[in-house]
Amino acid sequence: MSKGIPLISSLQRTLTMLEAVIADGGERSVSAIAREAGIPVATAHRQVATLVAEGYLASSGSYQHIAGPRLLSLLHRLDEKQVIANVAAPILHKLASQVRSIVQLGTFENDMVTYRIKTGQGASDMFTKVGMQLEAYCSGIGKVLLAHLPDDHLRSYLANGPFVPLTDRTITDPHRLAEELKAVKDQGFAVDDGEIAEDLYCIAAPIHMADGRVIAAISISRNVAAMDEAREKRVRKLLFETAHEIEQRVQSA
Amino acid sequence: MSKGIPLISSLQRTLTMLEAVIADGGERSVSAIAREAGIPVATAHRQVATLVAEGYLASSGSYQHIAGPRLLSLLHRLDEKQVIANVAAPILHKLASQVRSIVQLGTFENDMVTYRIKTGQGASDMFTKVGMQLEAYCSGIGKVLLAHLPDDHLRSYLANGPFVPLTDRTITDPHRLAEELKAVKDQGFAVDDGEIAEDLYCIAAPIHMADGRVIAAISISRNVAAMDEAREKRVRKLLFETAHEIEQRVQSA
DNA sequence: ATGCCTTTACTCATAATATGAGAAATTAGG
DNA sequence: CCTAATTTCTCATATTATGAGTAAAGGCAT
Repeated sequence: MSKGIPLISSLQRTLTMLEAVIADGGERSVSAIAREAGIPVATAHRQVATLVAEGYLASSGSYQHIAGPRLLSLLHRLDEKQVIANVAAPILHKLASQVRSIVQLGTFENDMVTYRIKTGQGASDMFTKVGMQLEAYCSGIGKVLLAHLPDDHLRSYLANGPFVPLTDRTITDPHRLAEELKAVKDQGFAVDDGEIAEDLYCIAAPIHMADGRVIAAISISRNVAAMDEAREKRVRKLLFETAHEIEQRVQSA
Repeated sequence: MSKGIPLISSLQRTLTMLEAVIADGGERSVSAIAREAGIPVATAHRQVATLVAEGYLASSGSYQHIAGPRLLSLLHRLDEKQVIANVAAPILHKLASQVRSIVQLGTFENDMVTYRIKTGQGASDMFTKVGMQLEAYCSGIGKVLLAHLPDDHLRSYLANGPFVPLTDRTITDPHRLAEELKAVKDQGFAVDDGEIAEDLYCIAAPIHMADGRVIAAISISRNVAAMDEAREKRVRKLLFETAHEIEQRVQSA
């Protein structure tokens, strides 16, 4: 990122107008929009006409314009988890550069973890990829998500194994796993000390929704060797702060 | 619509790109987007840069782009119910002038009815106001919305009372209310004959979503005195036609 | 660490394309 | 029916986006 790409001013104006129409969920005449956005009427008209033609706006009769079908379908495609990921992305980016580590965000689907964000230096070195689904029992994010599962769901998860060892530290005994998850829930974070890969140390924390559900978690990964106690404490603090920041921004959305 | 306004081609391309990024909730590199949308890379880059600068897109690390905060807040403001209200507004306006009555639209939140539209002559005389939340069991709109609630939700609603009488016609017995709601669901509309206010007669009909849910209802209100059988029949017909019109326009969204 | 390949950033000449002022046509509302 | 407001149209202008090509940066594999 050196100097910056020249931006497209017409597009900026278009977006301003779009927002003006949507603002307070209300309806607006084109001329009113033009006035608000400080744009000549004629121009505003072409912009709106284009947006209408593309289905992003719709005329609701009598000089009024509202959000169009295309915009709505966009809304439906962005499900809750995606929203979290989107909100979290820039924040995690920042965190990654602060801690000079790999930062990830994952969600829980079909008893597996879906990695939705991976950022930070060396992000390509790790075997996980965005969009990848991985077993939950052996990663920090996975353990956090499991720990916050509804009781009956967790029970059936634990009963259904098997828990294949990926390293000799992987927890494969359902009972020990249950204890571990209980601890994770109590202390509010999870540690994966070489359970998924020999030299990988990782701390994970939950993202709490406003209603208490935990459907996403974030983590910071490091080499086992590069992690001492002081560093871990610092990293954990940052992780929590980041989680809170994400929670607040998700809730204010 | 005479000949048509000249559309802005660059904007059309931008929107195509926007959709390409959002498509399948996935992340895409700019060059990939450019390829998909058939746009030169350089141009695509400026477009994306602009969208990122405006917060409509965000980079999620390592050549990936996803929906940005601005887009999310935009979409969030467009919740489903608001959209229905927006679509319905002009249609209800028309209806109100046809029947010379008060026409309202309400949605269901927290076991209460939120009035989102009120239009027609004498609209300011009635005690309901836009944005107001009112008990559901005693109004036409409320009964329609209750009638279409999922079974378990309705059960808990009925169990949780109390149902305070506002007039001597208000239904306060959970069993009678349950029967009434069943009838409402069967016949496809609800009548409030002085249950919320002595002299107020009101007919309400549901707005069906494409997937069968009913999260909004509309109503026509009159003085009890001004309502005879012939008039009611005519009003009911108009109400249904209006509901259908709204449904179609919402679903085309 | 090294090199290869993809992706992104920059430069610049070109003209395509959006622009905006104002007049004409349309529609709403009293 | 008339007035006031909004929308549509025309057209000359140059602003503004464009895109090819090149340079830089970043990922990825060996």
